[in-house]
Amino acid sequence: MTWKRGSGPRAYHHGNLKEALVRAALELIAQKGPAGFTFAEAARWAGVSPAAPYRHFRDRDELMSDVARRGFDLFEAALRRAWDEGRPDAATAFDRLGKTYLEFARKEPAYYSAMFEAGISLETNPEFCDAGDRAFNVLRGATEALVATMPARQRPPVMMMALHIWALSHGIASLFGRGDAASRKLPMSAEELLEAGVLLYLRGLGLPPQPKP
Amino acid sequence: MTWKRGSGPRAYHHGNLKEALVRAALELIAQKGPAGFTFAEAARWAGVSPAAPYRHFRDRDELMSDVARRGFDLFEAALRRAWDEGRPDAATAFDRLGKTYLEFARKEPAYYSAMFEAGISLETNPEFCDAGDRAFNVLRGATEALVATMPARQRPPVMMMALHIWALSHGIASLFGRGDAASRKLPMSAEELLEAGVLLYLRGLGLPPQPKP
DNA sequence: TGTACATCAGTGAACGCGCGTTCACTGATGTAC
DNA sequence: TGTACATCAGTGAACGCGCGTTCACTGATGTAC
Repeated sequence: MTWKRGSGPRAYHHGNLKEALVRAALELIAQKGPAGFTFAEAARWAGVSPAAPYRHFRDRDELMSDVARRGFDLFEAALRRAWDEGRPDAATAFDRLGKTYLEFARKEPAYYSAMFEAGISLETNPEFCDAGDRAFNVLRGATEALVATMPARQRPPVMMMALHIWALSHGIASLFGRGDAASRKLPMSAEELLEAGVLLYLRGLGLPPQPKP
Repeated sequence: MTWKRGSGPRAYHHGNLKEALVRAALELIAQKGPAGFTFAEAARWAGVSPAAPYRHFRDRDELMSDVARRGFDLFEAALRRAWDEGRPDAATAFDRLGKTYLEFARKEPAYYSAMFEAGISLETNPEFCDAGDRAFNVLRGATEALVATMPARQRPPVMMMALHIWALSHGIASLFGRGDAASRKLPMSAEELLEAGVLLYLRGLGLPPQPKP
């Protein structure tokens, strides 16, 4: 929390209330799930009166979808960093991408559940929808690069592949990837499970065409 | 709704309030998600006073986890019926299993979200946990039968395989399998996507060892 | 540099609402004899 | 078959609570001159 200036009780103007409300929402979502957060409680967390949030968000839903959109922005950035334009090679970078997917779900469960489990409508929230598409496109682009390493004759449809990888990653993340009491126990780590699954899937597609040195 | 006897205003005793509350909960979950249902509203739906549900459930959470447990029981039965002890052959039955998974998620979204998205703790609800395990065990048994068709040398770990299939199915179901505004659009049906994914995955494992006639 | 004023962000009190929960109660049902 | 009684399931009124939302307001900030 940043006070406008120095110490003591905070100034009349908060200075950064919008960001503080987002952080409060994340904290509350992390504690009680996407349903267990209220506008009033977020205001209390930020140390302002219950009427203050209305200066920044129309209602609870707008705050919620703003959190989810920010989550997708961060997710996209993390995935893009992990992919690193396919360096040093597509297979290595692709594996890193999967690990980063699960890492995000584990380290940012509040963002993750806002993004996927809060039931935010894609139709009425185009910004949220677009942010999600941008994140997916990182995975799609990576898949495209991976497919490009295959002989032209055997290339599978990129979109389908990306959807399979996404669904497997999301399935593992939501069933096993969180540390809470609602996740089932596993005989291996979620990362190992995902890595093995992707490897087998790619092998089914005929990848890698040339084994790495 | 079954009245105790004949028509007219219902008798003082409801006769089947517990079941009526479960149905009301399902209806409300279907309409507004697992968070958007209250004890009071379920009572109103069932046509009884707000105090009546307390005769059957300790609190809202107990009703919720009862719904989720019943969901897993139905899910298990549906999967078992689909598997049909591997008839006529393991591959065919396995494919049917996947379709049934998605069909359940689509036709019973309220049960499905109570089972997987309501955040019910596995530790404090052993009956719910066991019901989930029983459903998973149908998939696990089917995987085992499928693996048994492979030469003994190349058999992959059954548990891992079953977890991969489950995660892929759940991922597809939760990302694309519901008709609501929160699901993303697909260039193909969820069923086709799952079927193709499982086929490629199995091919990566070396299945089918003998192509079907 | 100072002053007047517009704009902005947060206040605090108030409201109606529905929820969860409790309580003593009452009407219906089942059963022992 | 009838009667007395125990048990059970639902009533309805009440409570305190926190939420969402509104309102006229006020204190702080920025800017024109």
